[in-house]
Amino acid sequence: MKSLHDMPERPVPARASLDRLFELAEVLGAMMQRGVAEKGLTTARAGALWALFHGGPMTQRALATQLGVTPRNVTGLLDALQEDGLVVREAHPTDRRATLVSLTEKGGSVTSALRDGRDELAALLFADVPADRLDTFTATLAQVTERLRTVGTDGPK
Amino acid sequence: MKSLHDMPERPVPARASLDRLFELAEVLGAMMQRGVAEKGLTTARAGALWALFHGGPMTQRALATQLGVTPRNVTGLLDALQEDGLVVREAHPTDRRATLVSLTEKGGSVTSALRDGRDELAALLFADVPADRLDTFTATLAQVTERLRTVGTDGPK
DNA sequence: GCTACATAGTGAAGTCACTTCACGATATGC
DNA sequence: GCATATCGTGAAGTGACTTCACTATGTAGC
Repeated sequence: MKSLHDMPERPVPARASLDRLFELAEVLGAMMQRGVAEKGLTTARAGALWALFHGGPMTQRALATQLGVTPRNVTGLLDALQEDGLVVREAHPTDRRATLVSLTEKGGSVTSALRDGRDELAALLFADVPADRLDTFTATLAQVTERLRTVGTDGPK
Repeated sequence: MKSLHDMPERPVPARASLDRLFELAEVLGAMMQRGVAEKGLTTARAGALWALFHGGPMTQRALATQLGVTPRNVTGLLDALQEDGLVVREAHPTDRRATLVSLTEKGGSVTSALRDGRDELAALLFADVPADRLDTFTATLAQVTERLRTVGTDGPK
């Protein structure tokens, strides 16, 4: 006996597209991880930096909400980031329970570098995709993402 | 003082595309994890099942290579899968060091269900994308992935 | 002003995916 | 045969998560 799926898979037109999407997501993820590791970061920690970079100083709770993780987890992420001098915890001016987290100067420049890396990558990646085709591509991407989100709350798989 | 990046970001045309790509990758990843969790699996374990489904019975070493992880890690993944009765380890017929891993019947049907879920998702996701546009989309996806792979070995970020 | 309750952050403990290193059992080249 | 490479696994460790319990503080309501 051979493998368990001897019958050829019935062709589903969109399957190839989804598979390519997964493939790209995987390669992209690996690449991002590598890039971030070169700066001594992990993707989770970089995500926290990124959120602070774009959202400005905020409470740990806010950060947790924004990252979609538990407050407890944010504590750990920040411990590491603080250890590396990328982030500071200060007293919240009005709420003495809360902590205000900000990027240090070093944290800001590391995150800027991350952003520049992203832009470089983007430019490089789409360099030989003609502009009109890129527009269509991006639009489709957005459409599919939107679709996924609406379906996501009760869909299959 | 406000945040550390008061100057507006210089527009890089491809940036929006990359960002959307990341966004989709994230949502897609979350959705896949959810779907796989519904069947009592994790993405790593599902990946192992998937590899066995498509590659047929193989050695743990081979599986490790295919998954791109350490042999030691495969041991752990298989321990869990075996515990759930999805996989069996048998003696290798000619090499007594090696173990031959195969899907059980249960493992096969779970993986089939995974595949069906994928197809459903694909169909659903691209339902309202016209065929010609989908073709272009998929081609661009492939092109970018290829690009990423060649660049990946020495690129920035 | 006090009591009741919600909220902010963290310790403790646990899960899962990974890794490296060391080791025993086997295969293989010469 | 013997050196050497390979197969799988124990031990130990890291990182990202989670839940649960607890302290300190804010916010009503009366």
